[in-house]
Amino acid sequence: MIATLSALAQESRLAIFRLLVETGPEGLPVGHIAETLALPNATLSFHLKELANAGLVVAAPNGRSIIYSANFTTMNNVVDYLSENCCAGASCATTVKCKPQSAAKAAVNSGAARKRRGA
Amino acid sequence: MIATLSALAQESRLAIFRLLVETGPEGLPVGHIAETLALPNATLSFHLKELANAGLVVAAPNGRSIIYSANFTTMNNVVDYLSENCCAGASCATTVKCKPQSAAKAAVNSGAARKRRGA
DNA sequence: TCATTATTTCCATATTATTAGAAACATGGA
DNA sequence: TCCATGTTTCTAATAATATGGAAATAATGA
Repeated sequence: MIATLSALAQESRLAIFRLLVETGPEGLPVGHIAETLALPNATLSFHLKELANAGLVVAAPNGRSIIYSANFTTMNNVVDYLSENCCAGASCATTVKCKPQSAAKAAVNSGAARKRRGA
Repeated sequence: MIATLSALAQESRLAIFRLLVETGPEGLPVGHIAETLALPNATLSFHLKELANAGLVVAAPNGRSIIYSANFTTMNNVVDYLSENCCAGASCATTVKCKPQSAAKAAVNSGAARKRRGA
């Protein structure tokens, strides 16, 4: 749990992870992430490894590219864990679970969610 | 948000915070935390300052003691933020919010919550 | 095989975090 | 005022993390 929280508690990594969440299950190649976030290759590679070690992202080789995508299961576990610690047992988030389905991308691109994204 | 996640992403601090969540709104004096978690004073003081800077705990002087308690509002914000990032907008935790009421302590000391506490 | 593209590893460096003993500080009571 | 108690600040050592240029590796297509 510490490892997962640590992985998220870093500006570049949180940005990477959020980009992958917005992108959805289809994921993005490393080069695309590097371009979008303006990160040097070596730096991005370092952070992707950290995220992968924490189980927050998954790598899938595809031709000469490597596609990274968010692992929603791990993220669910984090939210569950924090909810239980936050609420002292009366979970904050018991009902609706994260779904890596196609709905994800549409949801993030509309409505109240975007307003809070910079928080 | 990074600051809050960082504060939680450290073994001693997560232990301190969880102890305070279990304790509930009445909080604990520093000495009691030090004894319970077997932390040297200077180390504990350092971590409490980190948690306070992140808004996760609140200090209340009381005689020669200082009582620290968990700030449930900040924790709610963390869970909300992660839920939105996790679920790409379709929040994982929209319905039940964390309550710093007396129910907290009872809840954490019974049932399924404890099983998962070590995770 | 060779050139091209995509990514990682190596490396050195800089920055930040963690730890805890000892001294300092503040409070309340005798 | 003086002492005991509770907590923080000072200080310094150690460890962990972040950064990015350059070289190495891997895969594809000509």
